Amino acid sequence: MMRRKSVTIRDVAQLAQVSISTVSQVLNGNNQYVGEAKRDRVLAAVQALQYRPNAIARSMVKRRTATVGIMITSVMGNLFIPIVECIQEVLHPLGYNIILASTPDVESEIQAIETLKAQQVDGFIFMSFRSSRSQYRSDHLLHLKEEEIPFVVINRPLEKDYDLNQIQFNEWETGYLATKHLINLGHTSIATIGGPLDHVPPWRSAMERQRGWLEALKEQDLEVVPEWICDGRYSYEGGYKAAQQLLKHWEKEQRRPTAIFVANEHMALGALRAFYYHGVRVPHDIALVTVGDPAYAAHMFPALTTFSHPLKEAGHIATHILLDQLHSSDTLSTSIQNIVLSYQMHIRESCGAIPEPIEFRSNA
Amino acid sequence: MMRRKSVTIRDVAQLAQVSISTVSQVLNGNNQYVGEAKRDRVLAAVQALQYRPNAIARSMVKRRTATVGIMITSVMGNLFIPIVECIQEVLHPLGYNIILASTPDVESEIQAIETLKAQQVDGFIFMSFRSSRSQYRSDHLLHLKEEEIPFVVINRPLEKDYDLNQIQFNEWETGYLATKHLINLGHTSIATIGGPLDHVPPWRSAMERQRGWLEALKEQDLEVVPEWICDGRYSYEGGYKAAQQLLKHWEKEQRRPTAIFVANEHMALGALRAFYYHGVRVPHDIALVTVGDPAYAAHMFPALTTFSHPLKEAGHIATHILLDQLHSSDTLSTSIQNIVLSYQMHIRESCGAIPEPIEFRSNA
DNA sequence: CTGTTAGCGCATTCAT
DNA sequence: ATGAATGCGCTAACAG
Repeated sequence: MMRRKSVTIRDVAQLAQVSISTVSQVLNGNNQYVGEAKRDRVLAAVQALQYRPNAIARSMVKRRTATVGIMITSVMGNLFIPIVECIQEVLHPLGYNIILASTPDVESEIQAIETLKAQQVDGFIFMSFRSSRSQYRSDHLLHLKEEEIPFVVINRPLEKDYDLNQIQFNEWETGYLATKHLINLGHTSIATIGGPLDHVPPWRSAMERQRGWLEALKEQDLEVVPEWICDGRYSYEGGYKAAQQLLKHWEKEQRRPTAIFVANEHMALGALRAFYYHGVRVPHDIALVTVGDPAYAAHMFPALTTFSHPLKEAGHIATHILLDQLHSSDTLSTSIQNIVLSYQMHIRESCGAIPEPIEFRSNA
Repeated sequence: MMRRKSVTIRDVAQLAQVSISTVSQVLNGNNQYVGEAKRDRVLAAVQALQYRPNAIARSMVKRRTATVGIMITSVMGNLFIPIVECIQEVLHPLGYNIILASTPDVESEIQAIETLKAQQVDGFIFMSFRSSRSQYRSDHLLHLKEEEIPFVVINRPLEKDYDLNQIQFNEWETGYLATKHLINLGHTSIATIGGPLDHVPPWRSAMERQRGWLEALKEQDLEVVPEWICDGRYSYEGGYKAAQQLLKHWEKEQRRPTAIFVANEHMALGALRAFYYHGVRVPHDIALVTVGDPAYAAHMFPALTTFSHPLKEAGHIATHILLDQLHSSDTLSTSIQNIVLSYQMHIRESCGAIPEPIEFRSNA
């Protein structure tokens, strides 16, 4: 693969009639010891030759690449996009680059880490989300820590409470606040469709969101009806089936829930479909709050009342934690951070707080 | 930033009691000239020291980095994710890495190109989608071509018909086939909500999709009612307003469309809301087909009949075109490819072809 | 078959 | 203030 012979620092030096070290000085801002005249000559030569220093060569001698590796899994769905954009937003002005690695399983993650270490990346941000049994191990992360390679982990279930820089979302709180919101709207019979509680390894968000729901109910001495706790497997189909079961149950009994907390947006879509085809209107017959706030949540009818992930915050904070480590002379001196971020509520139609359909201003 | 002193090829050589070049030979598969015994010693030493060759150093001498830069804009929405995953799928087994750059505007794109060129990336894939007036220039792409740096462009509107490797989607065809599908279902009065036709620079997909709609109608000598051509600005709000106008119009006149082609999914959501609140049922009162197939399209009610972007194909083809260039000794010898891919239809409820609500198998 | 050597492009002493 | 020399870790050409 012939590539244009790139212009090097030597070419610049020659054209400017100075030595290469002078050119280097000028380019790296160590202007202090370089005379006006020569500096101008250098700058002119750089301009004339369209010279761009070879980052590879620079990296080799400086022993840093100013790039960070970002590891993601497709399981993260579209959640990672805003995070990556935030990371880029912070890192780019500082001259850092981003290498993205999509790592569907732990093996490929380990692989990717090795590759990026060989590429001499300065640090990592992990947004790789593992759920399957065999892929739960995280010792390679511990290994990274031993090697004193800076990294931050976002929303990742870990085997134990490793002492790592990590950012989590407050799953308990979102369940609690969502339910609380329904209670404040006057509901006393509140069901839930949750994620898989029997998952191995334990699916933290599923458990915590449900626990939040439960505690909100108990706090108000509201009845907890076992049949109103459904497992929707975190999936669209699961949510549909769970809602069907709920409907079947309340056809037999007289009493029925007037509100429901659905632990993610996929299940919410499934539940909505089940309700719709059974003639159960949302929010009129049953109010609904869910977690996860894709763009379409606001565009459906009813528009979904949701809790959105604090993605931007996560991105910013992760990046800054990483930068702290990158800039400190030794990794160990910077203290380990374990940050928990709150979800943000978006009140829309499905919870019944906004009774009238939202019209656009131009039609109001 | 003190980093663990990495183990070098020299350490391996010393431990294995051979010269560094022997180690290099072994590691690069040029085993042919190395004796069994020494090779084993080398391998053992590599293992013992957990040696990983420094990719940076290797890149410097080989003058290739085995990484490609991928440029995206957030405007691409979530479309780019499957594409990137496909690219990774192809490239990773070949030892290539991916550097991702999110470039919101042309300036940052040019900037990113410079940076990645300095990083010595071997090639580029552009999925950066420009629409605003000032950001339409593409001479920096021509510049890349002059420099003989391999790159491929996916779904990008260009000023002129530059002779570049590019992959496009068949916008005309999707409009034509969508309308044809409605015609085949017996509809003769078909409206459309399109994207902005007055956009500067011209928004190709908006124009082409509408042209496809028009040609399908004309082909069957169906009436083209001016009031049934609405501009939905490609947005949710725009789709909502466009549908409202349509509704207003047919309240005055007797005749009304029985089907509608909506040029993207955002407008489709807006239109659905408008229809819903006016008591117009989809597909019973009006059949709807749209372009763009996010996961929720299949989960709504009615589930949307859509045309999905051939994202995986685009990713694979782009990557292979790039690889061809990367592997050929000179870029010029490989012929320029201009590929147009078809959208794929997904027949669901909104077009009325599936009259009954889709139930899940377990309930059938 | 194996070891020695010369760079890759740059930053950085260390002399001058 | 400036330039010559050294080396980052590795590959490849060449000499043995």
